[in-house]
Amino acid sequence: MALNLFNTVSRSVQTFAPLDPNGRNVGMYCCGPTVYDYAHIGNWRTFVFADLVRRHLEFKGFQVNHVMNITDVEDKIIKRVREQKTTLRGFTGPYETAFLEDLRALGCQEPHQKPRATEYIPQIIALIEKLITRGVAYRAPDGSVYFSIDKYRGCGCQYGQLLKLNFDEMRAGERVKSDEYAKESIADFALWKTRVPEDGEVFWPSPFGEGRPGWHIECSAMSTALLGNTFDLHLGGEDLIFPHHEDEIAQSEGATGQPFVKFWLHGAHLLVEGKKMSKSLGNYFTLRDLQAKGYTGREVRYLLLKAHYRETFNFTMDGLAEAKTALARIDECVAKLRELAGGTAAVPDVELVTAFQTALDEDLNISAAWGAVFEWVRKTNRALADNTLGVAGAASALAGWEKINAVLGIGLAAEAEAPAELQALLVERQLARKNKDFKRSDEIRDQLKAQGWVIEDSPKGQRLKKV
RNA sequence: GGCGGGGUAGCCAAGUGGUAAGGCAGGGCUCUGCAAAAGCCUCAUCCGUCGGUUCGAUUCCGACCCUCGCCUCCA
Repeated sequence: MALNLFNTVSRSVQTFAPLDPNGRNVGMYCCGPTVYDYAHIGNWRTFVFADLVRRHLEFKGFQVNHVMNITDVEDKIIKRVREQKTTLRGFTGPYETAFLEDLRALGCQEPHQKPRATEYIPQIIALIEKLITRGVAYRAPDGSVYFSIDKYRGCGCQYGQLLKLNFDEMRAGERVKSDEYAKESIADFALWKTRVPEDGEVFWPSPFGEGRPGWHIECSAMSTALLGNTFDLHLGGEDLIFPHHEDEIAQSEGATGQPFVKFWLHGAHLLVEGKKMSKSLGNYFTLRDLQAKGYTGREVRYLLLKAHYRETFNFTMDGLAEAKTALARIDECVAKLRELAGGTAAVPDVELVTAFQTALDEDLNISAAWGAVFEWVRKTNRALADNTLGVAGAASALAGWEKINAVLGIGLAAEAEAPAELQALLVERQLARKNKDFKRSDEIRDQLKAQGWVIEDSPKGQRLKKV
């Protein structure tokens, strides 16, 4: 079945086909974190989205080479390095580690390659030299190197592939910093920023003097170095469309003369409690904040994966609580299947897998995919209750679930094992009930509840469940 | 001002030129000593408003209202 994806370049849904003539290898680049702080829930939506794209490509049999850059040199980072009187690596290292921990907690597969901007300075310099040679970049009086939109357009290249740009109609000046005086034109952007005293020890020598890379150049340098001049997929948050991705295209195509990226995928932003996230509103959450409130990475992942990636999604604490309940419904069903199937191997039941795949093939229609999952849960529960499934049926259903879970990546909730003393209380309650000592039995029930455990009575016996 | 999204049940959210998936909440039931947990069933005569096209529109077209985002910090 064909995979259709919305390509920002064409503004339409197109059938995805990789550049690889064998139709197997896929190069995928996702703009990664700038490691100056913990990533927030909005950042995570984009990374979870990228993970879904990758997993679904793999599910469809593609061999994906997933590259995610780590931007570890940039204005904010330099400012904090100076303020905290530390070194660049000393500052970025811990945030990078935290980022990777969070990524794992959210069930994201680690990208195959995670290049750091600071480790690609030679490639960045080479790219800038190429742009100067080709006449689309220039050194300004202050020593910095800028990309010239006019020259680029002059050689027949198109600036504004991802969005309609009309520089005359833009509200120039509103957000343009007045200190960017050295550029020839307002739209030009920095490739190399000349060293200034505030940069401290953060600088590299180059043919254009000491300095550091501009904001967009590192992505062009790293993506083409690892995936080639032209590659299949480039993803990121929608805010990166302009100027970041537009500039990446200009730099890359300006240097290589070849098309840069075949498919551009952009994830929409998140609202938190109905508002744009901001620290002053108190709706600015990191994964760690949510974990401190008792939620797990998989619950957050589920919520981030609930809605279609191109729609603005309102992330709320109520929604997170709902996510927990909904996920428990799946877990309950899967746990019952496991119990019935034992270790029996089976061919995956195709019904769920087909419905799921059909949904995701249509520009990652995850809502329809979840619809298929929950219909399957209901159907399975019915069969489980009727005793019509059997061991082979359960094994087959389970195999189907595992297949699609490789794409959803929500795994299974960690089964909490109750401490021995609570287990002992459970046995005591069992005895009390047998003797019709309901007072004692209810006492024990309350006692366990106070400790966060709920007793699940069923015809098969009793079981402790963590609240 | 330019460009681009979106308005579907109490909340969240798919979708289609032929009469509305799914989740949460609510209601009913099963189970139970009573509960809880779990499961099953149920829950939109209707898809922002007004027109138009059509045998038929929530879905296509037009106008309008509301809302959100981007326009060089930003996932």
